[in-house]
Amino acid sequence: MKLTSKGRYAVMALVDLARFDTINPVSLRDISLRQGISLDYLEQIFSKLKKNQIVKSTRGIQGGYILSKKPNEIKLNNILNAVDEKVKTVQCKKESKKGCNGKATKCVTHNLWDELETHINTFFEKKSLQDLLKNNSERVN
Amino acid sequence: MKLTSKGRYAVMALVDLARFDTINPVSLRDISLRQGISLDYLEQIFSKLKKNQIVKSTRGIQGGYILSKKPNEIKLNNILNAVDEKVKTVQCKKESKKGCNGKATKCVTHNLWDELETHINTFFEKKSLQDLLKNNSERVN
DNA sequence: ACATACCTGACTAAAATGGTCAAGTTTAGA
DNA sequence: TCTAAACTTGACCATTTTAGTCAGGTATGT
Repeated sequence: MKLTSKGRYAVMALVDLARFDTINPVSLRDISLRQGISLDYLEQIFSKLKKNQIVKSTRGIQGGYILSKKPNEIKLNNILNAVDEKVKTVQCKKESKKGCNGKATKCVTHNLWDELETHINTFFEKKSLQDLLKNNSERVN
Repeated sequence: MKLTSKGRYAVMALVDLARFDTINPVSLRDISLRQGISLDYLEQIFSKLKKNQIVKSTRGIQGGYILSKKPNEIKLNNILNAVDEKVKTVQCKKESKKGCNGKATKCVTHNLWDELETHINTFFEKKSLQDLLKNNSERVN
């Protein structure tokens, strides 16, 4: 299972977007400066976010990105999946028809990781961008 | 955050141990054969489990490992911590006195990862070796 | 004494991570 | 129409982590 910087950056960038895209599209350059994330890396991330219809882009001067849905409709789950940060635990090698590791039965931890995945996914399905926005504005900067 | 094979192997090995250590210590060789895990790798894992007082060892012929507590007293949490599979998400770089990434405030995702950690830890704190044993014996092999 | 089993540390191939770099294409506005 | 801002794409790469292997030990029951 993995949850790394890419996922964190994606979330940070989208929260930034949600705060600033109300009038004009927001350029990655601005996000890069505000959030301290490499522009080149942001481009990779936004390419994936776009493919997954989380953001829309406008080219040219004054171009940039906007959210394609309302903040409360974008769940963290969607974001993390989009950037390939699927919550997936180590799979048992070659789960053949019946069991794991070539055994006849599933290994004892098999169901455990399944449960964990569900547990974590539930967490992320409940959280939306909107939730993070609230959280952020409550804090007095 | 990471949750990889090492943690899975540790859990598998300890479940195996719990099932077979009732009379004699169990040798890593046996576990290796039954669970299909490299002996050398198991030795590394058990070294850590021992340091964390999860298992006890006996040397020499007929030696091996036994659990140092009852299965229901060993939480998965303990196991995963022992083998350095702490549930930890990516830290914000150099969280200085006040905020993340040199900013004055915490980044918007900061609390989020904290919450997630708690969420996952809670899951593992509730599960004991005993729970997995039950699960396993229910299944007809 | 000797085989078994634990113990320790160094080493490594492969994969993942967190980017950088280069070379575009598109479009608004002067 | 020219040009610069901004998106787009894909190759590349250094570092770290992972999942082990290997080579030696040391302790102990029989």
